[in-house]
Amino acid sequence: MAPPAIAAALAEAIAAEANDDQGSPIASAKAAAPGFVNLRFADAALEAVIDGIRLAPAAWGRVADSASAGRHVNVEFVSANPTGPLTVGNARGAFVGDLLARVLEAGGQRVTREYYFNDTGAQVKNLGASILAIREGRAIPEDGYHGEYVVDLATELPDELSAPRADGDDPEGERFWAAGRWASDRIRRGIEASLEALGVHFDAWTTEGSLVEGGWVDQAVARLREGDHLYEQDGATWFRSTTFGDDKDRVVIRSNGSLTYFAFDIGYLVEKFSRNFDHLIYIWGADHHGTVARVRNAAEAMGYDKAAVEMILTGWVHFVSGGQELSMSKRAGTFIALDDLLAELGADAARWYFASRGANVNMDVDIELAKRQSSENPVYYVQYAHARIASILRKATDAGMTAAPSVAGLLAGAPEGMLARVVARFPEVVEDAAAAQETQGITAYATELATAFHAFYRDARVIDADEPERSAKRLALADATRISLANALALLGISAPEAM
RNA sequence: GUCCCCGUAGCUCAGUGGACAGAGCGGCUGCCUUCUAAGCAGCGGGUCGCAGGUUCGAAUCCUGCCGGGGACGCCA
Repeated sequence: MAPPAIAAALAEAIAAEANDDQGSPIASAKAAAPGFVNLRFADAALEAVIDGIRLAPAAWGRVADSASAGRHVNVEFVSANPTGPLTVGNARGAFVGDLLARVLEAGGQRVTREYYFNDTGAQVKNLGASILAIREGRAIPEDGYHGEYVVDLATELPDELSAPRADGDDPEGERFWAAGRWASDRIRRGIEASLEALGVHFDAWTTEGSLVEGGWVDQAVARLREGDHLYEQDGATWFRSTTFGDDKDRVVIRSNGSLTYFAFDIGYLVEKFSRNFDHLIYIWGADHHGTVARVRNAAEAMGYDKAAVEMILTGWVHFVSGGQELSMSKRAGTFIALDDLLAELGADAARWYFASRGANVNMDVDIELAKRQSSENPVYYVQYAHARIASILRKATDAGMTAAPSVAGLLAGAPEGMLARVVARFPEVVEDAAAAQETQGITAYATELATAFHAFYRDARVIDADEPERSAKRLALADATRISLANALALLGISAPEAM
């Protein structure tokens, strides 16, 4: 049967059933070329949805019965090394991770937001060496840290950490390590403060040091050895990643006995699973794609469900200023601090910017243009619609009017019916977003809802003393719209102002 | 050389099997004596990188090519 014929048959059957059932939510079903069936909801069904929003505002837009509902997910993101403040380059990871966590929660999942601090890496020692060099008036090593913040750290370094050892000896750069640990601890507190300012809260902070001290790396290595997934070659210990489809095998323990970054990855894997997560998500930069396979392979080799280990790679953000490419090197000190940009842009505008774009696409951001255009950000369009409704509701209250408990009979009119149909779609939008683990649908919907309200505002007067009954119902519809806008913005971590 | 991501309006990006491909910004034209003009209405703007293929139907799936970015270490 050709699509138009199938559509016609379906439409006929649905229409017949709707006619038989008095309480059917479907008012009509019509076939349309080249094979669509257009359903029209009954006004009564739509009215019930709108009334329900105001009865349980907090629940509106939360989906509890999706396929993944109830899952406990660990989302690890940012995890920038504590060797300098967060840069604008870290902004994407921070927002993408936080937005993902929010959308998963809206879909009924439990989320732990986690940050991994590499506090024992060579870069910490390197940072310490740079600080001591400045303190002692020596030149900073070429591959050391050159940013202004390093000078500040050198100034603030406690005397006992800068003093040479009495015996003049410094086994394995112990002084560098001590200064580096002090500095990274201080930087870490700054990073935590920056993230709080973005509205990004973490539930767990894990350090590289704790993975060794807790025996997690040893445990991971033991598990791989038991499964015969390790072998010795050239004095190093290798993981047979190729068994699971990788390009090459990977070193776990170097010939000098030290652990590779990969060793910490697999130790962390065991540690995370020991906390009974159903699913692990890593937000990594696109440059880490090469490490995806080995970590997932190791999970499989250790007996975990490979599908439970998921990496989301964020695309590159290419920053330019006045046509000039900006490099973001912490070591060279040529970065733009995240705090500085946010102070000018505002967290709401920045959040919207990243929420409305896919995580994996590359983007060009002109810093000067972004600053100049921040007031043109679409986020204000949506916030304005919310503030406008809030203003109307205040004005109604002042005039002694209250919203009706039900919008019954109101939605047959064009301005009301068109707005209500957009409002009613919100849960479906959230469900799609949670399933796709993306937020672009939310921003697109919020914009559409704001547009629908502005059209309603133009065509229908809400506060009208001459028609108190219809006015009360329009207030109810406006309030339901306000709740939808507020919940959509909250889902994105964006404020919903009462006035603008 | 191998692998991954991207290529859609002047710009920044949505849309990943269905109806004439959308939004914001920018450009042009109108609209404030009535609930917020951070708004509304309208105009202009497209070989969906290119070429094949699959399908009743492709921006969307497959193959090849072109262009941009990234990864291929006993670095992190």
